This record gives sequence, C-alpha cells and structure tokens, in this order.
Amino acid sequence: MDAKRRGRPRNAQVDTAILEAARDLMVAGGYERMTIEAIAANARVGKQTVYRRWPSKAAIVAEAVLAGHLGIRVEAPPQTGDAVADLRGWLGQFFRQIGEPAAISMIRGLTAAATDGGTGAEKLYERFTGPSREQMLELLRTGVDRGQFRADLDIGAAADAISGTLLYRALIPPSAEADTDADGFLDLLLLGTTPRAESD
Amino acid sequence: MDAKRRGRPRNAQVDTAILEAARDLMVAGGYERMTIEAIAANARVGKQTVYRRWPSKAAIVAEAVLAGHLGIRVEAPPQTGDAVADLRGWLGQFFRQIGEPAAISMIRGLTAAATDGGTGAEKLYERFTGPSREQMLELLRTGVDRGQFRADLDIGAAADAISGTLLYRALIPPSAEADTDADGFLDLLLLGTTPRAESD
Amino acid sequence: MDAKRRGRPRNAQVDTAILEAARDLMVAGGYERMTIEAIAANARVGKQTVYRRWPSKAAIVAEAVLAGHLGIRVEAPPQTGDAVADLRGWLGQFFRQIGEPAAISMIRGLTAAATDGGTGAEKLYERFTGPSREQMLELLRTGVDRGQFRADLDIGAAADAISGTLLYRALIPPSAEADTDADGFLDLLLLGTTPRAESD
Amino acid sequence: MDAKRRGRPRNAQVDTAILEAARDLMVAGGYERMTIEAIAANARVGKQTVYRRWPSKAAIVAEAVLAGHLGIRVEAPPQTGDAVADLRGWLGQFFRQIGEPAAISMIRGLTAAATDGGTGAEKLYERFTGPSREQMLELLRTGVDRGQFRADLDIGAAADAISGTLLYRALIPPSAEADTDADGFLDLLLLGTTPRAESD
DNA sequence: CAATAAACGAGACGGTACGTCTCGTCTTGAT
DNA sequence: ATCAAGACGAGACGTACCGTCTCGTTTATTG
Repeated sequence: MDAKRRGRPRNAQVDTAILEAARDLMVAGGYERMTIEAIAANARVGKQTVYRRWPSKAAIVAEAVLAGHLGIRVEAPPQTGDAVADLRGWLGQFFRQIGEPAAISMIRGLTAAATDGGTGAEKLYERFTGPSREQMLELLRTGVDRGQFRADLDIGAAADAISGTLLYRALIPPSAEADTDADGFLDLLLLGTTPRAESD
Repeated sequence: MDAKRRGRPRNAQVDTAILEAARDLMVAGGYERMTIEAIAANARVGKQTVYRRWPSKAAIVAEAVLAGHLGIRVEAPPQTGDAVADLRGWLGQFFRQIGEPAAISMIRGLTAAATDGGTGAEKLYERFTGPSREQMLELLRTGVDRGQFRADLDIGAAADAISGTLLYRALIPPSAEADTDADGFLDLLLLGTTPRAESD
Repeated sequence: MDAKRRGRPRNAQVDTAILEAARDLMVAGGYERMTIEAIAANARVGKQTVYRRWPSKAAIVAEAVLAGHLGIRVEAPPQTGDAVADLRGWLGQFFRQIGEPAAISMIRGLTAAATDGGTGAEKLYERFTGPSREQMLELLRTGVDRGQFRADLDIGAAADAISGTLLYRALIPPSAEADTDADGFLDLLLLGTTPRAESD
Repeated sequence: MDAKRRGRPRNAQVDTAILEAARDLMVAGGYERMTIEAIAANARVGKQTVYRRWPSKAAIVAEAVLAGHLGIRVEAPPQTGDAVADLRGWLGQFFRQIGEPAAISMIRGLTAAATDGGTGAEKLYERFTGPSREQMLELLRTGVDRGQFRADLDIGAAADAISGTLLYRALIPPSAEADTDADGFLDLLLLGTTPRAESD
C-alpha cells in the first residue's frame, strides 16, 4: 500500500520558516502587500520550495492561521454545562483578540484570501470557518437541550449571526465609531430586540 | 471668479464606459483578477484616463457600486411607522439580492477593496457602509421610540449584528450549507436566543 | 498610407544603452554568462523594454554587431582594381581584428547565437555572414574578370574557404598552436598546395 | 597497490543510457535546448549519477561524440601513399557526413560547447579538434615528402583552412545557398585561385 | 556471514534567470 | 485640458534548470 516515499524527504523546518515569514510580512504590510517573493526571501528559501508546498498566497495564509502562526487562537468553547456562560466566555475571547493588531491583520488577510477568487474560498471555509461554525452549533445545541435557549431557535441563523458580527467588527476600520463590545452583543443575542414581559 | 474650465472638457461617457468595464470584469473574474490595465482596454480608453478619475482599483469599485453599475441597490428603509415591518422588508430585500451572482461579486469586491490595505478602507466605509449603518440606526431608533424595541436596546450592537450577518452570508461560498433566510435571522434578531415567559 | 504611429515614440537612446550594456557584458563574461536580466539592469532599463525590441539574446548580439557596438568592423574591400592586393588587405584586416580579445568575444558570441537553435541562425546568416560573403564573391569575381584568378575558379568554394578559415581561427583556443597568419593563408589560397611549373 | 575499488561498482550501461539520451536530445532540439535534467530523466537516471560522471553539458557532448554515439565518425585517412587521393577520400567522407542531420547537430553542439565559455573549449580542442588536425598534418607532410605538394607549403595554414571550411559548411543554415561540394573545395585547395602556366 | 562502502533512482533544497504581466508615470499627436 | 495609444522603469509572477544534498535501496568487496 502507501508506497514508501522516495527521494530526499521534505524538511519540516522549512515549512515553519515559510509560515513565520508569511506571518511577519502579513502583520507588517497586510495581505496585498505581501509577495511570495518576499516570503521566500525572508524565509531564506527558494521560491520553488514555497510553490512545492502551497499553490497560492491564500493557501499559505490559511495554513499560517491554522498552524497558529498568525495570531488568532480558536479554542474550543469551555463546555462547562452552562451554555450562556460558555458563550459569554467564548465571545469575550474573540472580542479581546479583535483588539490586537496582529489578529486584525490575520482576519483581514483571511478575508482577502477568501474573496480573491479561485477555489481558495471553499478551502478556507472548510478549514477555518466551517470548524468554528461546528463548535458554535454544538454549543447552541447544548443550550437548547438544557432549556437555556428557545426550543424553536434556528441555531444555523444564530451561528451565522455570531460569525458575521465578529467578522464585521474585525473588518471595519478603527476610525469608525463602532463601539460594540462583547456584552452589548451578548445581550442582543440572548434577549433579542423586542421587549420582554418580565423585563420591565 | 471660478474661471470657465479651459481645454477639452471631460467626456462623461468615458466615466460610464470605465465603470461598466469594471463591472463586467468584476463579475467575470472577481476583484483580484480585475486589473486597471484590463479595465482601460475593455473600456477602449487610455490608462491615464482611468487614473485621472480614480486613484485606485478600490475607488473604481466603490464608485461602480454607488453609481449602481454593480448590482446592489440600497434603498432607504420604507419608514411606514411599523419598525418591525420595515426591518422585515429591508432584510428581505438584502437577502434576495444576496442570491444574485452580480450582487455577490460586488460585495466580495467591496470587501476585498476594503481589506487590501492602504487608506481605501476608511473611504469605503464612509461612502458605503457608513450611510447604510445610519439608515439602520434610524430605523432601530424609531422602533425604540415607538416601543416596538426594548428601551435599553444597544442599537449600535444591533446595527453591527445586522451588517455583519449580511456580509457573512454574502462572503461564504455557495457550497457551504448556510441555510439562513431572512425570516430565520429576523426571528433571532427580534426574540433573541433565550426563552420568553409568554412563549411557553 | 503608413499611418502616423500613435502613442509615445520609442526612445532611440534606450536602444543604444541596451546594445552597449550587451557589449560590455559580452566582453566581460562571454555570450553564455550574459543574461538579459543583467543587460536590462546595466542599461538601467526595464526588462520589458528589452523584450519589446528584440526577441532573444541572439538577436541582441546580432544587432550589437551590426550596429558596430561590438568590436568588429567589416569594411567593404578596397576595390583598387588589383584583386590580389584587395584580398591581401582584407584578410590582413580580419586577422588583425582576430587578435583582439573584444573581437574574439564577439565572434564566439555570434557563433554561439547561431548555434543555439531556433531560427536565430538564419537571421544571423542573412544579416551578418551573407553580406560578407557577397562582398567576397564580388572581389573574387573581379579577380576572375581581370585574369588574376583562374577562369574556372569555383568562387563559391573560395568564399566558403575564406569565411571558414577566419571563423576557425577565431574559435580555437589561444592555447592551441595555430600559427597561421594572413600571409600563410593568402599564399595557400593563391597558389594551392600543388607545385607549379614556373615556381621551381 | 591500486587497491580494488570498494562499494558497488559503476554500471557501464548507465553511461551508455546517458550518452544515448544526450544524443537523442541533441538531435531533437540542439545543444542549448538540451538540459541535464532532461538527459537524466530520459536515461531514467538520477541527476547525481550524471554529475558523478561528467562535470558539464559540454563534457557529455564531447564524450558522446568520441564514443561514437553522436553521428560523426572520424576515420584516420587511408594512407595509400597517394596523398592527393587520400585527401580526396577524406574530404569526401566529411562532406558526406555533413549532409546528415545527426552529424550537423553534433558539430553545432560541439561548437556551442566550445564557445560557451569556461575552460571547456581547451578540453574539447584537445580531445576532438587537435587529433584531427594531427592526422591532417601527417597527410599533408606525406604529400610534401612525396613531392605531390609544394615544398614550401605552410601545412599548418592548410590544415586550418581544411578544418575551418568543414566547420563553416556545417554551421551555416541549410537555407543558405552554399553549394560547395568536396570536389570544388579540393580543386581550390590543390590548385589555388591563380592561373597556372600549363593550364592555359 | 556480517560489515562496510560506493552507486543508484528519486526528489528536496537555495538559487538564478527566464519571459510575461501589471503597476503608475510619461510622452506623443489629435481633438 | 482631455483623449487613445503606447513607451518607460520597476518589480512580482510562476516555471525551468542549475549543481548540491539527503533519503532508502542495491550490489559489490572486505574482514
């Protein structure tokens, strides 16, 4: 079966060097300004060595994020049993990261990579957004099961709203007066916009 | 004072030709693959003529959107007095447009333009996202005033959640099983995730 | 007719700069070591500007030779009426040039260009070797007409022998003990190898 | 002394495979277009295996010629005692070979190898051109000794003229109307260009 | 027989150069 | 002053080879 790989084996340190070079350039100048030429040079690696591993800039960025080289850390939600508390903790984690420039560059880069045409978007969704979404759905499902969330809650819609809001907050320029914090969004998410009988 | 402009006057048809060429290329290949060189060639226009009008690809895209050449139409919310109905109508309008490929290309292009570094992001926010947000805030404020929405509603957070969710829905690839529709999102937005006393 | 060329006209100084850069690099390192990248850099010119003018290294070398930038000067034979004297003068001129390093590099470069495959060889022959051969044939024809050369002389064969010998002398490495000088070759050419009745 | 070489011995079939691959590529695309990478691939051999045997493309070509894999066969001149007949036979042999495409490729390749800079030229001259020249000189010397050639003949010049003319005939493109045949050149060589007393 | 050692096919590696594409600017003649 | 055209310096693109360096395997000789 799986015939033994022939030829000189790849050097794993080279992968790391490339991803770290990509991270540095991404943080320094953003996705657009980052070139594969510069990545190779900074990693002290031949260009071919980069192309041998990843087919495009978008793929490198995706890998850099998933390998944790690029700032953001998506921890699985705590799963304490209290879905509301777990959600609060998770959202707080995200909002805190969104405040850091490195994480911002990363998210913008990912978004640029996802929107730069080609089939990159699907790959990125599968590897990055998809899993996050699954974790969110799981958390929401738990909440519904335990009665903390409405039984007729559209958990897909809720997951989209969470992902979308976080993305939006990361993308808008800092100059824009968008003062949403984790608590404001959590409050909206939990209670909705309409008045409640007992909340008056 | 304002001395009559001398020399050959600009040809307004040229503006149109450029924006239409940009639209075609955007729809055909996306923001990344669209080049200023190709825009000029397709519009049968010199490159200088493009640069004389807009400083960057991002600016052309923004103009194309605002001039209505690129699919999406952001009508002001109806303002019937019933904020919930207005919101439903507005969201429905957006979700319907998100189903059309041309509108998708446009939103992706705008997002790419906003994330491609430089100072383009602020400009785009000011010209495109900002005004939309203002309309949303106005609608929400009306709802609060009329008692349809909670008095302590964080309308900034709500506006962000709406913008973000719509953006997210436009960006994720069609292959992803994202089944949110306008009603699902509206339901979440109005009622929140937690159970209500009277809804039991 | 020949409609006026539109757009910015080509800058003739750029042609010169490129050819001079090519000459310098050719003399410095030979045809193989000369790269188009280096030519462009030394001429302080974009690569595209080079490619806009010539399709290949071989073409640049050919042009450099013909434009007189590359050492060798092929003067038309004197045509004094005395074909033997003219031939002696012409051969002497060549043998003298072959002694100079710059001319050697040039001839080797031309030969490399001619042998590097593609259609370059025909072009080079047409523009460089062919005209020289015509001049030689003319000189020989004159000699035959005036009775200085045999009436049944195969002037094509003689022209080939002259060109070939000169080429060979230029190509063989200096270390090789090839001591032919202009007089030795001229003597052979005029008298042949076999003894003559009156020459004893 | 010369201790028996340890380790796995070299496989002589590999040498052959490499030289044959080189020949095929040379004939197919010429010296410039032939790459060591392709030679190794066509010979189904690792690149290192090629480099273990020859230091450069020029060396491979030289070996291919000398090993007889590349078309041309330089037989020693017949030495019948009649120098003129021997010379005629030898030239005829060369001119016949020059008509064959494989021999042409070979000569062009050798010339390219000799002119491609480096120290390859001397090596090639020593191994290929030098010996041929020696054979020619021997033949000419015999002719002088037997009185068939002039006593004051510059045999070095004659050898150069012969080599040069043959080389030139091989290098010029087939399109060029070079109609020299062995007889025309032999006639020129033997009799020279000037009229003879008894030939009038 | 086991150890040693070179050769072998394969292919990764850091580089250089290729020829093409796009950028944003500049320069022409013609409106 | 604007227009279409297109040259210009710059530099990134993705590919092809260079010559070197590992790998695991094979095939001899040596101990």
